[in-house]
Amino acid sequence: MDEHIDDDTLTDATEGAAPKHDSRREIIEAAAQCFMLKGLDKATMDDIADVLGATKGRVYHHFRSKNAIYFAVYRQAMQYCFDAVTPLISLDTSSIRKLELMAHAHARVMMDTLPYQRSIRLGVEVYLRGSTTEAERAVLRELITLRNDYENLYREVLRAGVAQGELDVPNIEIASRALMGALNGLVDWYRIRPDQSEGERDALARALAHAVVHGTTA
Amino acid sequence: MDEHIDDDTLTDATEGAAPKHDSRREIIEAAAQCFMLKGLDKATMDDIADVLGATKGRVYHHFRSKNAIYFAVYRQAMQYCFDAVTPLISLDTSSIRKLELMAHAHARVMMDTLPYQRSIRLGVEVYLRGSTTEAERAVLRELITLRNDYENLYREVLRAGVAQGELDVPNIEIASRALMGALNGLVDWYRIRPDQSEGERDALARALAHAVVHGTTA
DNA sequence: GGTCCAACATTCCGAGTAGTATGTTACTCT
DNA sequence: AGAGTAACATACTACTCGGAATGTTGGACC
Repeated sequence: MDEHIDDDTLTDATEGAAPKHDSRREIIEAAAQCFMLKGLDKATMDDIADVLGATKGRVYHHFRSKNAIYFAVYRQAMQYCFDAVTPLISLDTSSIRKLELMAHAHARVMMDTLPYQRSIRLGVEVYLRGSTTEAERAVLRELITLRNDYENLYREVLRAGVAQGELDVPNIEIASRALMGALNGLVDWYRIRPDQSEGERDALARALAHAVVHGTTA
Repeated sequence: MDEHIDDDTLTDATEGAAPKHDSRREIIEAAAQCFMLKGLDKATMDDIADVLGATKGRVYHHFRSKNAIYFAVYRQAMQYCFDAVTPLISLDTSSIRKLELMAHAHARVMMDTLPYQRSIRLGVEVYLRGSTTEAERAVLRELITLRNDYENLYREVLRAGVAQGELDVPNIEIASRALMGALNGLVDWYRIRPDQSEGERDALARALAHAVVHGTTA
């Protein structure tokens, strides 16, 4: 009764040299699509398998539960965010500029990895209530921590900006919440249009970044 | 096969003189609680009935489906928003001040009617996919229109502010999206604490309003 | 005081679905 | 070439939950 948490989702096995099989990655991608289109509950395991042209057997071979897949999607979504923003924090520019770049990058990630970001939207704390195992809740706590670490990147920049007199933020906590809310809200109204060019998406990200950083006052 | 859409949710019957029975209202309130706590799908009709200390029989006597309840919750949530913000648009002050007041009022509504606002968060377009009837989709479209009308209140103020030179908003559409996102995001991180006073909540709303209107720049 | 009906409660059912148990195949390793 | 195993497919089960059908009751109204 040791429970033995070997969570594949966490370790991700030996991702050292060979790319091996990206079957897991494909499943995660398909799941993100389904979650976005039908919601976490309405999306069935068969739906995910159908997208892959496979059956549940394949899915359950790589993930032991639907929740595990959701966790993997969540983790991947956060990874995308970190990959895009982390490199910017060490940049040697003003805090304002850095904040703009981070907001812009985040907005781009929201658009570029829309299925993932939409899947993890809400759901986190609402999804899974009591009826889950302790092991699952532990993973959830870790994911929330992950998200918190990410948001802290913005808080740090805000703090630095205030210290340097570049930014005027009466309440860093509130400001960061507002910032993330405005940026993450993108997934609620942004729709992928095949006819939109790379430049248009970038312009959109730039406009949103400007809005969240500079507000509306003249 | 006339389908005959007499949707009680829309007409709300004869709400003229007598307050009549507020059984419907109680059900909506209970449903909002359940939706907030367990999510739209995981919350069962029995859950809603349990909150009321009743059975499904009562619920199905007033609403013909779970979707109908969700629609009612959605409508009520929007009504709360309109009631709080509409009176402000006719105020005779600067656009900046008006925008601050509207943002503040909206933030207050998010906190004061949290179960409703959390319930309608997301879900709108994700919830119900194809598997619904045409009548239901018609209601959904109307609700989305309702939300659009509400957001237009903010767009109008932004437009007026720009025209008067008070505000600097390069892209009204984007700015309004950012604004609503930041304000609505409140329901994702705000938690009701019994020990917090009225003044604290108001201060929080004020801080958030300031953040979304003025941004972070000095 | 009987009728009628709103406002519930009780009971039941069938569809849909997460998860399991068990085949099947193809590939590797020796 | 045979054994072992990863990577699936197939078939099945147990269970939940929305919704319908039906039963019950208390009060209004004549």
